Amino acid sequence: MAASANQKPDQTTRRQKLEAREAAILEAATTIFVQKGVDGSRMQDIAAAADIAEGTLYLYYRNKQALLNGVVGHFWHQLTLGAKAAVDTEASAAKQFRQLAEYHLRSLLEQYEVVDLTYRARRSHGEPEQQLEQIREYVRVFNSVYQRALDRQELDDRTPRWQRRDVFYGSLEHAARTLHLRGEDYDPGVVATVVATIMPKPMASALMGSAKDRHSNTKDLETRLDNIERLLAQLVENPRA
Amino acid sequence: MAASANQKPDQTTRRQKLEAREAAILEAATTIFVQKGVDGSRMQDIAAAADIAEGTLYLYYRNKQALLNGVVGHFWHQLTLGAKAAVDTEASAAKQFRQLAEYHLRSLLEQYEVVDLTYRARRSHGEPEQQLEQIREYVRVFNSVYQRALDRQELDDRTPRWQRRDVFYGSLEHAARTLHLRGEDYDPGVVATVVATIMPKPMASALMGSAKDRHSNTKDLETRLDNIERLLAQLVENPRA
DNA sequence: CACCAATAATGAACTATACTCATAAATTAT
DNA sequence: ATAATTTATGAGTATAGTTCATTATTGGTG
Repeated sequence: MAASANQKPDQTTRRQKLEAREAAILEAATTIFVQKGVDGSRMQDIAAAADIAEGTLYLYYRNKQALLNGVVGHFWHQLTLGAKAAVDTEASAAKQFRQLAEYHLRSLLEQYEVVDLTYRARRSHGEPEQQLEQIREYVRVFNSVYQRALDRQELDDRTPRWQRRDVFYGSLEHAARTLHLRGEDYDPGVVATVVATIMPKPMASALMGSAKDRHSNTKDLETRLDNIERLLAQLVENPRA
Repeated sequence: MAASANQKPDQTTRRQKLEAREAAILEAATTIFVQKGVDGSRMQDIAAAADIAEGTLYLYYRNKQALLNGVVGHFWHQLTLGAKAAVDTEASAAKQFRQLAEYHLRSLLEQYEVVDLTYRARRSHGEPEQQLEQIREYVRVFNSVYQRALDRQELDDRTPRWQRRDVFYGSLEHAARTLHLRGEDYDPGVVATVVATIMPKPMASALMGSAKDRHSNTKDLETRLDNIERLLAQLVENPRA
């Protein structure tokens, strides 16, 4: 056929064909891995599900472990896109954290089996335990929310960032496990707890205004009482902010 | 009965021999698994390390997965013993949590590779994801500290126990991973952060406490305002956890 | 259009290893 | 001492990951 003459109407250039195949492999592998677990999945079956020969798999992924890494990496990459979309960079820091936490917890619950594959992918073999690049990419979403919060002084920096990050992700991860084990759904209370934990001072610092200058005079105390009254009014009028 | 005329001097009754063998197997398997990873460990090698024939392994553990479960289960059982010893049931709730957190984090760091095997043991094959009994046993240590704290009213019950538990273990687990990845040692700051997170109580109790003695000087008023502000901030931020 | 070089796909063959099982050894009971 | 039962053995089997010689497809070129 006159290959160079024109692009075929059914867009099957070499490049596109390869990409389509890769996507098919990833999809098939994800399905099978989730269904039967890593050990229960045979390369044979994955190849069949992707409609290719067994040997072809190895042109795309060096071995089973690499395929698993591909599946997990792809998952976290997609998660990153979703997370970025879920966070409103204009909103308050607390709200951004809430959005991220909600998205994260929901995703963990909805795709629990895929997340579970992550543990299996983490340690390739004897290698010095390297994280998947896509997971680091995902964590960067948290980092930028955090940075914005710092820049806008909506968050104090008394606790190191990595500690707050570990609390954030660790708590949500465990919560997802608990909820999943109990067969329960998404729980907004968890998000509230975690966000409150991450940002213990946002209101306090905003409220106290100048916690630094600690000379107490009557004027200061009055100002602070005013603030409290405003907050109380806010709570009474709008219990569910 | 009749055979039990005397215990043989070199304590090798049938029972003891079997138990010694089982211990040897567990120890050998732990070493090899940690050294080479689950997939890199051959039953052959484990048997050799335990000084038995390959077939004998299968008299003690149905298959490789069961052996892994045995290794991991034994580890968590030992951890439970250590945790119970590390907690002083007479101390304050905060101190008990601190002791438990410190012990937990230290153990995770010191035996990181064994802990890592846990992820591999969790899901046996297609079974509905059952936790290891020994892990549930371990968690009971937390539960009893928690219960004592409630009984003595050193902890409010506004946040469900399981959420606090997930924050506790989840945060420590992630922190251990972070510290391990960075090649760093035990960090007391993490324990402080996590315990402070678990017990946000001090301000509330301080509030109640100060309500009793009502001599008004500026200092007291200031303290009380601090407490009120923080409580309000929590309320506004987290209306109904 | 025909030919060629390069790339991609195939599946039978190879290999490694978890697991089995017929046989043997050790232990206990009679 | 002998039988019965339990425990140990390791060569053999089956299964599944990986390789590779062979074949097919693709894209360019005279």
